[in-house]
Amino acid sequence: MVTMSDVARAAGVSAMTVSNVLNDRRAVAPATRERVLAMVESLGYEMNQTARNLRAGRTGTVALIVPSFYDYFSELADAVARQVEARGSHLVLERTTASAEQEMASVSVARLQLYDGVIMSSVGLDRDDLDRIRSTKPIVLLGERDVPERFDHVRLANEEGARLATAHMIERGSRRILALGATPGDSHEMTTDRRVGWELAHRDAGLELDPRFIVPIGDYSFENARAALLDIIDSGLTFDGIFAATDVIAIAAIGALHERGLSVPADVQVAGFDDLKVGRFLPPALTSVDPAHEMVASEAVRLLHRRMDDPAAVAEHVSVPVTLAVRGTTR
Amino acid sequence: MVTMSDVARAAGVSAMTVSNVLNDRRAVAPATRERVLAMVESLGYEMNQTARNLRAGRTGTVALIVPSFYDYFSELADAVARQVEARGSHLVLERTTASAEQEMASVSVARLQLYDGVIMSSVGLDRDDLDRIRSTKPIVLLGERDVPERFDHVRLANEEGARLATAHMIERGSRRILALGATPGDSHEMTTDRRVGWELAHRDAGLELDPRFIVPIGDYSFENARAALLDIIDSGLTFDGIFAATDVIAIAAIGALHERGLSVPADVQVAGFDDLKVGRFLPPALTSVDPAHEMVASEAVRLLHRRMDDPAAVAEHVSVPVTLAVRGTTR
DNA sequence: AGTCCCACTTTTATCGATATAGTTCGAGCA
DNA sequence: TGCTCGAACTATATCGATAAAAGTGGGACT
Repeated sequence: MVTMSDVARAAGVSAMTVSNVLNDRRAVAPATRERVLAMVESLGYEMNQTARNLRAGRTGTVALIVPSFYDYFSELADAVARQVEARGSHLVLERTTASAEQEMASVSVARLQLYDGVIMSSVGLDRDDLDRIRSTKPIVLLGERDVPERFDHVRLANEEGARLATAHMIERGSRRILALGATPGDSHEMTTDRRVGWELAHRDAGLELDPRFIVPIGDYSFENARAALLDIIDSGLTFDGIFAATDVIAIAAIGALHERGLSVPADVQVAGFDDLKVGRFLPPALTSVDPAHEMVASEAVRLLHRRMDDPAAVAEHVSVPVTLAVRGTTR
Repeated sequence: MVTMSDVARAAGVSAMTVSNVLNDRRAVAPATRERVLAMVESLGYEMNQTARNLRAGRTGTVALIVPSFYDYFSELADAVARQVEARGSHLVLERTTASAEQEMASVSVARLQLYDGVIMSSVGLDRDDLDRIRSTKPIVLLGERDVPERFDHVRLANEEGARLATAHMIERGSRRILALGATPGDSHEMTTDRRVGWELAHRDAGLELDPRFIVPIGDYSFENARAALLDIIDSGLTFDGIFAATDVIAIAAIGALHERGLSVPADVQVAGFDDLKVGRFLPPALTSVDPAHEMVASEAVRLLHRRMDDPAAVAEHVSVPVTLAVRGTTR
């Protein structure tokens, strides 16, 4: 491994001069500069970023930690990357491993030290996991969880989004609307918040709530969503609308409806949540709640920088408004 | 910022002892260990990973560098993450920024020094970009580009995949098959390799080739694919099959066909490439070439470790076989 | 000639953790 | 008593780059 000192020796100067050349600092005589650059080239020198980061006390890198690389998260990551780069840092994406929770809390939290700051999706972590995070690193949490007060936090207006989507289907004539992928109970998860919005829309319209219409789905996967809806259909429960907790669930649901000969939106209206790119190109295009990636990203990055500047700042909790994108799966 | 020396001082031991405690090394008296751990806790000490990495000469991290976080790449990243973790390292995902090519080659290559190894998708980089990479870091290139000999390289059997998909549609009765998203000419890109497979299938079947059936698409986006196909339809060119260079293009194409009242697969059969998860849940499910993520990932990681063990090893170029997943968009 | 200044360059110390080579001390044994 | 041995712990040097401070030598100015 060639070091800066090797280059310096070869060029007959000090390491500091090499450093100055490579960083365009101070005045270096043109002849010296060229000699150094020639040696850099011929020795194939590459600067050790780790050493530089140690000395500088920062890495210029922000990490976004997500439960998976798919769907909602890939679209969000794209927006976050743009925001982070706009502030002159780099973004790297990490996936929370499926490993044991203890490992997550120890190994993973140690790794946070590699970054200037961390934006972490709280989906998939329970409150204990979050409480266990004892880091002085600037951390911003994303997601719908009820998170410890001490963290900066950006969440979506999940209730409102779900209410908008459900109210829209009610207005367009649906009376028996499934909450597919929602969860009963009163924890503060994404899927319960969205269920509450579904309930609100019903109350506002003076409609009855039927608990059988709340259909939880284990892991939000296409597979499970499809299976769950097929079960519902085959059970004989009738419905004329589906509010899906995510677009993945909505897409799987549309597939399942087709398998059973039901048409969208004539027999059943469908609205999703996440406004995935792919949804806009399906026939018919998917009505969905736009989760305002750009604003989530910019708020997250703003909070992160605020905390990087002032580690003692009082934690801020932001809720980002959402809108409904009406398309072809609703009438 | 609390350092190891601070902890050592507080516990009345040397920094080395703290290090030994935290790493479970050598013998440390139980009483001492507890005293140290107590101080770690009460001072809120967190180890500086950068310093540790500098000293250790490695980071335990592998980077996967991709042009975007979407679709094919997110599914691939998932497979690569599993393989990397199976070997005891961590994976981080980076996106090649849309910044000027010069910046890409300088800034980005400097960042490679942060990792023990790098797996980089060559899509979006031209041969000059690749030639400019002068790094002694272990690098494995992914993708269909004709890459410089000196790099380890994993690619897909693009021709064969395209041939399989096209031959399948010919066998099922299509005679006028668009190559949507393919490119004419003879460069070695993903989209030209796939076009060659499309041609091969025609030759094998003794069918004519019509250059008007090759429809390039600028950026492989849903938007452009949809627009391109609508143009074709409206131009009056008739066809009864579409081989799409990617599933994104295939999905956009199906949408465009519906917009024009054409049905799939009755009027037009469609086959894609990438076997995206979402394609399996569309009605009808998308016939697509399975790009063997698991094998691409395991080969890439194998080559990477081989090079990490022996930096002087002769570069290896691997082509991973693909299979066709036949579903509902073909007859 | 003497002094000062300035462009250019080097020396030294440092970031924080850790490998290596000690040092200390007491138990065990002849 | 004297010696060995090993467990427990420490001092020092080092990873590679860089900030800060200190030099060097020549030209300009009086």
